Amino acid sequence: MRSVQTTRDQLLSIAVEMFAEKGFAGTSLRSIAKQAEVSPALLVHHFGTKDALVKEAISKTLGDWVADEKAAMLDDESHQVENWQSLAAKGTTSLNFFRQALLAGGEYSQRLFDAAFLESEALLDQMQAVGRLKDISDKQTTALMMTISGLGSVLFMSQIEQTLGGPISSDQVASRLVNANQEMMQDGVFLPATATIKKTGR
Amino acid sequence: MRSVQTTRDQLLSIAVEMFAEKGFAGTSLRSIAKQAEVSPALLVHHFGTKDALVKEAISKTLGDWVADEKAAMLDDESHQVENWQSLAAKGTTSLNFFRQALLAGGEYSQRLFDAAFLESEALLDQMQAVGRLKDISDKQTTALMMTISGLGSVLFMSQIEQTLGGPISSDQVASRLVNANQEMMQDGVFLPATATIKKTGR
DNA sequence: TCAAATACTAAACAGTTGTTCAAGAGCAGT
DNA sequence: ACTGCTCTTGAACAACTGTTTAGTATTTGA
Repeated sequence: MRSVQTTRDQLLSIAVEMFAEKGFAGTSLRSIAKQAEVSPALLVHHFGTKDALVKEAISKTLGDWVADEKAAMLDDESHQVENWQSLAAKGTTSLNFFRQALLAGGEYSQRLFDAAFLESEALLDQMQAVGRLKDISDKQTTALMMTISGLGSVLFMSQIEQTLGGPISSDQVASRLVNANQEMMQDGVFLPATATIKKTGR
Repeated sequence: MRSVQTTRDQLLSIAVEMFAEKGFAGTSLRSIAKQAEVSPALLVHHFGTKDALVKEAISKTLGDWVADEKAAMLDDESHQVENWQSLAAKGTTSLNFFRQALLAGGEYSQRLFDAAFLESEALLDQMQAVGRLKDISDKQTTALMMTISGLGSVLFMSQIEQTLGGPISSDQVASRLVNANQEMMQDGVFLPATATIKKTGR
């Protein structure tokens, strides 16, 4: 274990995994060092500070999500910004890390939320552009609610899996979520209060 | 400050406020004691343990929410179970405390989620009973998504306020949320992919 | 009024945390 | 072979955590 870059990278990978599992505050330098069978001082030597290690873990794992230029990238059509569902495809570690970063509070949580919100707004714009957006009265608030639903699904991942009785990555659970979501987004679920009388709508 | 019950109650109130602000793990016994101008040992004397203090703070603030009989109470019509919006009316401390308890993980977080989910299911049943529920294909998953939206709104309270530019309790912000939510729940926001051709829908 | 119980505190303990420091160990270039 | 460099460690530090202990003050009850 003497090649420079390799050791550093291994330490960073282990840190990412443990952060994803236990969160930033819940993971001590000593526990990372122990897992890596290495002295805690080595972590300080390589990363300087726990905060710096956390930041590096974030930018390694969340990449574009927390970049300052996220907004610009959304406008720039040449950039294909990864949406948050694509994170799930990268495996549970990435998703859990995202979750922990969102829960941690502070600057990065805010950036993640902002990025997700911009994405929701972009989706609405896109749907509108192809004529598939209904005549809604408050696009901004609608985008906000979509953001909350999306991020909430990440935060409550384990509860979803428990309630629906299977891993969120399984076809069965995934299709139930997609179908219910589509139903809600296209048709709505409630009838207006006067629905029993007139059915032609308002 | 020598009447027994009063001191204990004051300590508990201060603890609740600080837990609501900084979370359970983020609030030390010493910081509570300092805020109360009291020795840390007094907290141990009155509550025995930090865990016990946390539990007492939870059952004081969240009451029925974390009771074992929540499910039974929902079935029992005589019990008026408070819904989570009613928590907001009790002030920001209660809402923040709820948020922290939900974020803390562990047993109580699960109970809060379960309680909210049961409430969503009950709401769907109720709407169905009065004939205002559309013909949805997966009631359970729909209830799950409503739960996530509701709890997500609590978790992302500060982001909502920042995005909409005002306190969530203000009429302006509240009505935007209510309207957008109603619009989405009644009409949906997206048109089906074939919408530009046939408008009569399926 | 006296004794027992309770409320309360200062000090310390043992554990954990992030970080520092001095000193080896292994390697590269001269 | 020697010099310097990075990698790596064990030990320690200071700050914090929850908790204990021994002791003092105050209230209660007979």
